Amino acid sequence: MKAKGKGIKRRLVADKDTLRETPTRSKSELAKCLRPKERRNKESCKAAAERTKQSWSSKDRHVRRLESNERERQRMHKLNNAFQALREVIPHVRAENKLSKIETLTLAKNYIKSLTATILGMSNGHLQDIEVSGSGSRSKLYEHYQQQRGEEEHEGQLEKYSTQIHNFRQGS
DNA sequence: TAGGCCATCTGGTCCT
DNA sequence: AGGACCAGATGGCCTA
Repeated sequence: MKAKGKGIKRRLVADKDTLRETPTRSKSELAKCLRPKERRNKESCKAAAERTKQSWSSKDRHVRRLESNERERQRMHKLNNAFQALREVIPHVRAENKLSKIETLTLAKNYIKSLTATILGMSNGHLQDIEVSGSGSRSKLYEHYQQQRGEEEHEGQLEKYSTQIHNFRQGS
């Protein structure tokens, strides 16, 4: 796919002067209003939320928003780190072309499936006879594989994965 | 220039 | 109460 040189861009993080003054209200107040167990009528909830809102100075709201934004950024960074870690364990060829998120997930799924198929193939069908001692249950791997086969019976996983790798080689 | 991908902001909802 | 999670909106960067 594409190599992305996302260097400079990105809106300046929390530009305090330009942060929008959006109408905010107490999240917890609103949440209480909408939860099924809470049988409060909407009007009283609105009023309560409004009171909370008014009790916050605009500076308070601003600070809370900035803190919330920061937490969300950190959360997304952690998510992206996890994506990167996943990219690094999936064999693919064009290392200079970073996989997109959707490509990473799709490739990982097919890679796992192909590995599972390979393991089962190497075991030559013996896995299904393996009993976990004492439990009498069959191999979890085998059970899982059977379950997956039920959903996608005729797909050659290894072939599918190879095709996908090939497509990346082509720079699709 | 259009379309894909992404980071960030935001408000609603859920969870502890 | 407050943090985590989620999805929609927005706008920048890049490639074809």
